[in-house]
Amino acid sequence: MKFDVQHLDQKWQAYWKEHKTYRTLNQTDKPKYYVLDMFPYPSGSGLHVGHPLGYIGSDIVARYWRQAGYNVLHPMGFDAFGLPAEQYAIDTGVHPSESTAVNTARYREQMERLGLSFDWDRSVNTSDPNYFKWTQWIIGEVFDHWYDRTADKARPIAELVEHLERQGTDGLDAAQTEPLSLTAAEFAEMGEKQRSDVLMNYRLAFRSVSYVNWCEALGTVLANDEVKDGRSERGNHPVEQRPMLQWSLRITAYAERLLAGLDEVDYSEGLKAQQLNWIGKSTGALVHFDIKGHDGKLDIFTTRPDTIYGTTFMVIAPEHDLVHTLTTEDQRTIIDEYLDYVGRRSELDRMSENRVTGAFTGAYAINPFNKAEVPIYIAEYVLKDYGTGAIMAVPSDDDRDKRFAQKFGIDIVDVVDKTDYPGATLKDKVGRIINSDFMNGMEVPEAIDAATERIEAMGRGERQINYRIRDLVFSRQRYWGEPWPIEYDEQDIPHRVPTADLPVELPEMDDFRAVNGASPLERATDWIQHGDRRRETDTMPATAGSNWYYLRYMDPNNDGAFVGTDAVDYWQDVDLYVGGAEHAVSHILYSRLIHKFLYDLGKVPTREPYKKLLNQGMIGGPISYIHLGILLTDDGQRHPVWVSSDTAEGSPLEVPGIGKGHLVLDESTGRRLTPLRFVTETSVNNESSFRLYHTDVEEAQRLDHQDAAYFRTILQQGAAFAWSLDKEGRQYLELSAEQGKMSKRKYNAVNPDDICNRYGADCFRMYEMFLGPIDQAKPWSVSGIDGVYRFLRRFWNMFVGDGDRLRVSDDEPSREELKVLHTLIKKVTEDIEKLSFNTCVSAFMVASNDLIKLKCNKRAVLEPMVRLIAPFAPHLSEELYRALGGTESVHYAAWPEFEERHLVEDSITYPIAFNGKTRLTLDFPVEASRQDIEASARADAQVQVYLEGKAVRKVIVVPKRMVNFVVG
RNA sequence: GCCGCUAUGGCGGAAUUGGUAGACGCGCUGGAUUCAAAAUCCAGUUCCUUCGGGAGUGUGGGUUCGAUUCCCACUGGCGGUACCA
Repeated sequence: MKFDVQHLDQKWQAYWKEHKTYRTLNQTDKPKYYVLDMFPYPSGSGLHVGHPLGYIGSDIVARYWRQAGYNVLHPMGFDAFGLPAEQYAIDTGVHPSESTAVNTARYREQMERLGLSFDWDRSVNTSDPNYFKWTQWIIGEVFDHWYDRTADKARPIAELVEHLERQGTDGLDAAQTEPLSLTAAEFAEMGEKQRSDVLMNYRLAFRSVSYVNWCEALGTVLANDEVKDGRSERGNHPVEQRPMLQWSLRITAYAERLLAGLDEVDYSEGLKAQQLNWIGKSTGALVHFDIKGHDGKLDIFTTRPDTIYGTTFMVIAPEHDLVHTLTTEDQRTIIDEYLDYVGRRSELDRMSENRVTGAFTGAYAINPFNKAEVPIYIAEYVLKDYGTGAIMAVPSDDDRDKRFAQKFGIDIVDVVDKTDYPGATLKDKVGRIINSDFMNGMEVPEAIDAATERIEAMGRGERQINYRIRDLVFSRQRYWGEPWPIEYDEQDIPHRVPTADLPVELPEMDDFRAVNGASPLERATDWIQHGDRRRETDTMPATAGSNWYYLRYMDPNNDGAFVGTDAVDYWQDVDLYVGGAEHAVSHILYSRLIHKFLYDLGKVPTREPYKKLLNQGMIGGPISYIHLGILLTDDGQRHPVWVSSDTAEGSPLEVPGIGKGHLVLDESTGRRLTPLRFVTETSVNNESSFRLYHTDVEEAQRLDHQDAAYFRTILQQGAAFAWSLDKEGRQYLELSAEQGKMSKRKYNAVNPDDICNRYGADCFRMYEMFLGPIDQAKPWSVSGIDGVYRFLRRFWNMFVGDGDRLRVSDDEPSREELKVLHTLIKKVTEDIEKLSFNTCVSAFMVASNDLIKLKCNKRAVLEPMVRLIAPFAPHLSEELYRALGGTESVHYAAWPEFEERHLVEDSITYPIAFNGKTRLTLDFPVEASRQDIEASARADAQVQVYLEGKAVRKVIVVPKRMVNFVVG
């Protein structure tokens, strides 16, 4: 048997595939363990070395629990609907389903190359009709339910209809779009269409006009998390707010439960904080202000009712319904101008400038407490969608209100005395109330309660809780997504497509462009007309399929339900969920929402989908640049020349083929991206250095792939190279480099296949784990991978001697050898459970180093080591395990058991410190008492040297730990 | 601005409830082997040093016999979020 990693990888990967080694069954008496990876979107650029970090970690965990005797579910699939495939289709004419199939196959190949123990028989693909049939079914269920706040759960729409027929909205506490008040009689008189509109106000999947993030360039609506800094995350196009008729999911109904659920799960504090933030709960009061000369009231939400006496003006959002009613004749021009200005402002303008703007409506509100008349303004800093879209402005106690008041010359009345709280900002809810009648002298929290009670007693409002989270816009005017399972009748009443008619498949099309915000599906007229009904043409966002996929893996081929009851009762929930931190908020939150909805329906047994969450760190790579300068030759000619990054302006240069001159850097010079594959990373004077070698330039001229083609066009921009020579006499240019996220566009993605082909999958797996804690971001660097490779070979050589023959003996292991083994078992077992994989790799190295020193070749020690390393190095361990006589796969071989007795020592080495500084160590028997240790230590000759001429004030002895002499 | 994470040799990183800081690996230095190189093996490698020792875990303070670990204040880096009333 030879240490030939390529051969071992191929041999065992083929074996596992053929024998379906990783197939998981639902019928078993073993306990379950469910390890899930966030499934990838199969992009055209394939996997880079950043992706597998999480996959390897979860694979180790899966293999560990499998060996520990659990029935492990460890599946992988594809989040295959999405914009890039559609954009690619628009650009190239290749149908999204074709490019998706190609990319999916490539991803799977790459994952198989890593030796990941996925059960591919359970793989899912969100764009597969057999899958999205159930995505549509779930959304149909959401459409068919409303949220009963009294029962605190979703209930069928039919039960709402019964309630409305029986008693109207009386006694109804439901999550809703607009507050509605109806009697049973009124409801009874309604026609079908009117009733449908009423129900739409309550449905958990509902259609309404909402302000959405409209992206003109992509021709679609984007979710909040798809927008970054006022531009689309994908493609970086401008985004504006636009009112549109859209389908939404009523996530706000679940806000409180999504918050409460965070206490049940094992997520990092940081992640919980992000979710908390996103939901953004704030407690305050809804207050009605009368409007001078109007019948209507102005409702505002405030978290600081205690400051109501400091209200010197009101602000309503420019989009507020009352703007036109309130505006007086003489202010109309000013208001119209302002509205016009706001309409022209994009989200990006608003955020980047952050200036104080607004306009006076001419109307006045009346403060319910002191009857003061306060002017009503409109201003863009008040948002239509938060609270009531109107505020009472208290410039003395709010930064934005203060800036506004200063700009518009409005009075400021102090109502909170903060002198007792030095350093407190206006945001802190502390201080003593002044100038506020009955609240004077109260501390802020007390005053908030008092004011709220008074407001309620006066019938002027009520206690209210507000959430920052918005309902989830769930419509996309795009092709490559699940069609909404909705059809409209001739009265334009939406109906759910019956389960028997699912899935609603996409029509065949060859032009996927959206025009003027209309879905490309609008052009599929044959498809739209379905009998006497008209199909909905909006599709769902990418998050639709990924919200519930963890359930489908439990029972992927069930065609009678999204998941079978038996399957979900057995698998319950995900024990460990591993994925990138970029999905920490939206994806997790949305799938928690769907899970809670399904829980209300009694379809899943647990309240939360993911018990424990691990966010792997991002792996960055060097982005390197080659520098272009101008060679000004002695004859006055200018030649663009490639130079080292450290070549200074004015340096004399002699370039072969051009001649002598000196370097000029001007605006036409600069740096050009250099594909990482042509860059050599070396270490010079302990500093990392990136070089472009002459041989690599030659290679770039020869090679026939995208990076090389790009690089050739770049290199044509320079006439010649001002090479430097290294120690070996090879020509090179020094490059500059910075760290950045791996991406195809930056030409710095490293393909895991390349590493596996060179070092083997086991080495790649262990090296990625060895880089550091899995949850921390780190730069990719191959320096160090040789160390892991050397370790694996040394490990192998413990088993296999000269002549490639097994050299394991059946002799009794020594005490020392057993101690090494059991130290390792303890460490690896504990660290896998802590998800500390880097320290496991170190522990294997330490144990091997120790055993090699002991010249150990005992089966009783080495065989358990093979079982221990199996999760990390599945190929090599499988080979060794079979060679040692194992008949079934090592990946089902029992996890070695730790025995404390092998770690028991006769004596313990104590550090001896003087005033906390360790000076020497001494050995004492394990059972030595505090007194014995102190006496023997004092008697020690070396100790006496340190104690000479000093008074011992105190001796600290911690048995089994250390001794400290306090001297003075 | 707010929230979260983070800071340890030339580098990646390790260190149990506060108890020998720098495990393990890379790199580097020296040696063995070799015609030579690669590979492999052995030894050394935090810094300073007058070779006695001294300093040292982003900075400044504190608690403690003892602090990388706990507390307070600050600084840098990364991520999230953004006029949220």
